[in-house]
Amino acid sequence: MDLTPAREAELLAADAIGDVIEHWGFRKALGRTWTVLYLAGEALPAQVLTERLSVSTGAMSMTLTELQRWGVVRKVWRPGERRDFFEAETDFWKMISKVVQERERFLAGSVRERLERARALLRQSGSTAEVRAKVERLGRLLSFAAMAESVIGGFLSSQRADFREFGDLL
Amino acid sequence: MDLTPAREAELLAADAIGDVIEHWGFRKALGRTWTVLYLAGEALPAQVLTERLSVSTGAMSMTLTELQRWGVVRKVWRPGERRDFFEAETDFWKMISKVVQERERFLAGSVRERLERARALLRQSGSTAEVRAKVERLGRLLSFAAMAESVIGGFLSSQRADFREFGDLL
DNA sequence: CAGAGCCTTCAAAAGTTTTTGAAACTTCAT
DNA sequence: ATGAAGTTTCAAAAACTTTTGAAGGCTCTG
Repeated sequence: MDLTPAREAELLAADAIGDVIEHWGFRKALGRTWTVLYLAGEALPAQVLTERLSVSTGAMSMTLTELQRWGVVRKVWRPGERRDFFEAETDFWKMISKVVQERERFLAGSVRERLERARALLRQSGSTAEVRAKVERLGRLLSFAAMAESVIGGFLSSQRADFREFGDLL
Repeated sequence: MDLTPAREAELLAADAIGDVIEHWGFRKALGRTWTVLYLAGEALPAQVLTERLSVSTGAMSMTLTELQRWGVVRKVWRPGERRDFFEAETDFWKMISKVVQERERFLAGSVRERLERARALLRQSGSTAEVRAKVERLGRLLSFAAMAESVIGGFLSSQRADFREFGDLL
């Protein structure tokens, strides 16, 4: 398979964004696929994507489903076309906030819940100075988790994250 | 292996923080180990950690080396003790900024470099309307990467991240 | 309503990351 | 110097994740 410089450039960019996306805990394939769609500037059928990125139809189907689940790619209907076309969301802020909302929030909540459970358990286990000190440290971790949740909430509504409000914790 | 409630609580908390840390792209083991040290409130020898977390000495050695590389755990010398003791960094802000500094900055830079390379390649590939539109979209991606680098820099110096300055991009 | 085209699913294969455990190494005490 | 205790290294194993490709399903067209 031999590439034109334009396709090579596309793959280079797609792979760079793939790394960013992987770094945020998603599969590389998601970032690569979104990037090809974004650079195309128009909706493309799945087949073109499988060719340009050299992946199987199965993998592309899963990747597109997941991208839609995250709201960063849309399926568009083209009159007279049998197959589905896909286009990239181009609003960066929309993408960031969607992901942060669904994912970071869930994580923060689940972590808080578990830390709280741990603290309750620990409290029941006794009340020596040693245990009390541990409960206190767990409390700091919990405050930190609560802060994270609150910063995320504020970030989503104001596009601004301010850690200084919690200076005593940090 | 049967656990006291206090140990159980410790593992529950350690595992929750392990998930957070994994979410940030490190191994779970790093978060779990840091947490046990943090909750202990004092320096512990590697052996105790291998017992409490049930991992091999080899894995613990690597984990502790990495935690030290990230500056979130310190080796402390105890007079009269042959073995090394390890203690957790407890300053959350120090930890966050160290990680952001070393890691996010590197990623942002490397991504920018690759996107720039892609843009140069694309430019050389012709100058049709289609190519020019693609170069323009790649430019937006690049501006976004530049913004990310700048927000990270600002965040590190002021503990505050403001996305609104770049409202036109977002 | 049969066939073509497209999409999805999923079990197995490939690839990647993490952990183990044993050997080599270092350090200290005698 | 020797041996005991502790630590590091690293190849192999285990665990986990991602991709493939073939089978089955759906939907449009003639």
